[in-house]
Amino acid sequence: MINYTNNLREHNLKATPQRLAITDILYTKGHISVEVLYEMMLKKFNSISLATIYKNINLMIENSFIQEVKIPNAKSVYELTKEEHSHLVCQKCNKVLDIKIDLDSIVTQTSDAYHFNIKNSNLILSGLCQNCQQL
Amino acid sequence: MINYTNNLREHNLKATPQRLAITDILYTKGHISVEVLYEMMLKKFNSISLATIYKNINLMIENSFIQEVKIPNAKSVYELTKEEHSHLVCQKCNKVLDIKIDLDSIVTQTSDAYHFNIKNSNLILSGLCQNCQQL
DNA sequence: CTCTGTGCAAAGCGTTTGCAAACGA
DNA sequence: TCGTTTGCAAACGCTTTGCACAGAG
Repeated sequence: MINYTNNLREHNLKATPQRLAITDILYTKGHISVEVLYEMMLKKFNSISLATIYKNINLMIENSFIQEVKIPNAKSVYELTKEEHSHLVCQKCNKVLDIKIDLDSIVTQTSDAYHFNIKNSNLILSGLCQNCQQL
Repeated sequence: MINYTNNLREHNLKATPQRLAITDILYTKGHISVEVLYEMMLKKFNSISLATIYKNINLMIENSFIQEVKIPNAKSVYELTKEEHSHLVCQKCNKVLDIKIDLDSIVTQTSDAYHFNIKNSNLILSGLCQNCQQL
């Protein structure tokens, strides 16, 4: 397991074993729900509390270390903060992929048309992945 | 108040006074949270229960009469089902606007590139509306 | 050494459920 | 009339809080 101490400290988060493990899981899995994260953490810390998971998730969000991804008709997942990107979600197996889509012209046109100062764009495409289409 | 009996029945929903009022509020407001809907309903039905609100919202969603809109960093709102569209949200006053954006080429390209059968696209642009920029 | 983080138990809050009475068709 | 809906109260599940102890810096 890579040492993520510096990654945490860059976001003003003390490096505790629990946080290092959460970070490692996020790097490895990419996207994860609270429930699955808790199950995975239990394997490493047999008496970890859900309260610890929630406290850390909330603190990590506040410090912009991670972000919540709200998915239509599904539970939220969390991911490490990275450059802006969109998501491709399989409605059957719930796999989530990061995809790079250029929304600049859409953002510019919409800003102009509605006199909005657009700060964030959030695109989620949902459907069936290659594997789930065949079942 | 317009009579929405037929709109409800087209979605296999019996026209009760409570449902007609919910429908009217949705037509009028466009987008509404559970909380605000309850407050508005209380003005018309002084003993309406939150359980009734939830039961109706859930049934209306099941019957595709309305849809949930999950907004990043904010509460969900509900809207009447209409043709696919995107949303523009003000992060300050929480106003939600429907916008028409052509995502066809993005959907096609992404489908091809990732071998996904994309069924839904969900785009939310967030920022400051004209009014809130000036404050 | 000091301040923060952890685990536990309890509390909180939004949502759902069960039931009897009221109502729509 | 019959099946559905309503309102109420209780239950539920997820999330947060308070506290004493442990641990990071």
